[in-house]
Amino acid sequence: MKSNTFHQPTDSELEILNILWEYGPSTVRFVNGKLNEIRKVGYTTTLKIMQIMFDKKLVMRSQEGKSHIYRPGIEENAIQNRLIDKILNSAFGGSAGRLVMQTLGNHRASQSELDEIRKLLDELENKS
Amino acid sequence: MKSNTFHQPTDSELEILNILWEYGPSTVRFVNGKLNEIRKVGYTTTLKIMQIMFDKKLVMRSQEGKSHIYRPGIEENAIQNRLIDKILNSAFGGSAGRLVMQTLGNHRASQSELDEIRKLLDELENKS
DNA sequence: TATTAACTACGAAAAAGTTCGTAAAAAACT
DNA sequence: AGTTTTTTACGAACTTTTTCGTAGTTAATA
Repeated sequence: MKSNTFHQPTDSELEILNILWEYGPSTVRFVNGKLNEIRKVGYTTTLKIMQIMFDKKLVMRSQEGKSHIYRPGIEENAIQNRLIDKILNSAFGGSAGRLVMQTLGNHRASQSELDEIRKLLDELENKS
Repeated sequence: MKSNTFHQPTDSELEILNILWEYGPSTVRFVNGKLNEIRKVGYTTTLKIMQIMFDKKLVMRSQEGKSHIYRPGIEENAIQNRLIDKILNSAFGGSAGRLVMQTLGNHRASQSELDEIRKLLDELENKS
C-alpha cells in the first residue's frame, strides 16, 4: 500500500463517497442498501471496499456499538477538482474554456445556474 | 469481448487517441515515440493496446506497405461528452452548472474563452 | 445461557488493464 | 541470396480492482 501518495478513488470508491456525501455518516449496511437500489452487490463486497478506503484514508470511521460508522475522509470539492483536472488534461488539452463550452453545449443548465455562471464570469473579469 | 456495448476508452487508450487526434493517422512506431517523450513504454506494449483498440473499434487502420496506419475510430467530441457525462453523474449529481462553476472557479480561462462562454450563455438563454 | 443474527477481518478468486517476450513474416540492406 | 531490421500477432505474466466465501466476534433474542 502506498502510504504517502494521494489516492485517487476508483469508480467503486467514488460511488460510495457520493453516498456518504449525500446521506452523511453511514453504516456499511446502509451504504450497501443504497448501492443495491441500483445494482446487486454483496454485503461483504461493500464492506471490503470501505475497509480499503479506510486504509487509504478516503473515509474515516468510528465505533458505534458493534458496528462502524463511516464518513468521508476527503472533501467533495477536492475530488471534484481532481476529476476536472484529470479530464482537462486527458481530453481537453488543459483548456478549461473548452471543457466549459462543451459542457454547456450539451447539458441543459437551469436559468438560476446560468445566472450564477454569468455572475462568476463578471467576477473573474474584474479580478484580472 | 463485448461486441455490442460501447467501449469507454481506458486511460492508456485515451492517451493514444489524443495522439491520433492531434497528429492525425499514425503508425504504431510514431505513437510509441510520442508516448516515450513522456514515459518509457515498450513498443509491443503500445502495439498491443492499439490492437485491442482496433478490436473495440476505438481506432481504424489501413495497410501501408508492411505496417498499419491507425486513425481514430471515434470523434473527439463524442469522447469528451462521455467523459463529461461520467463525472457529471459520478461527482456532480448530474448538475452541469455545478461542474462549470467548479471548473471556472479553479482553472484560469483566457479572456477570449470567457468571451466565448458569455456568448454561448446568451444563445442558451435566447433559445429557451 | 444457548441459539441466532449482524458485524468485522481476511484471504483468495475473478475480472479488467497493462506490460512485455517470443515467433513469424515482410522489407531493407549487404 | 543471406543477414539484419521492422513489423504484426499472440500468449502469458503481472498489477489493480472487484467480488465473495469463511471464520471469528459481538450483540440480540429465545
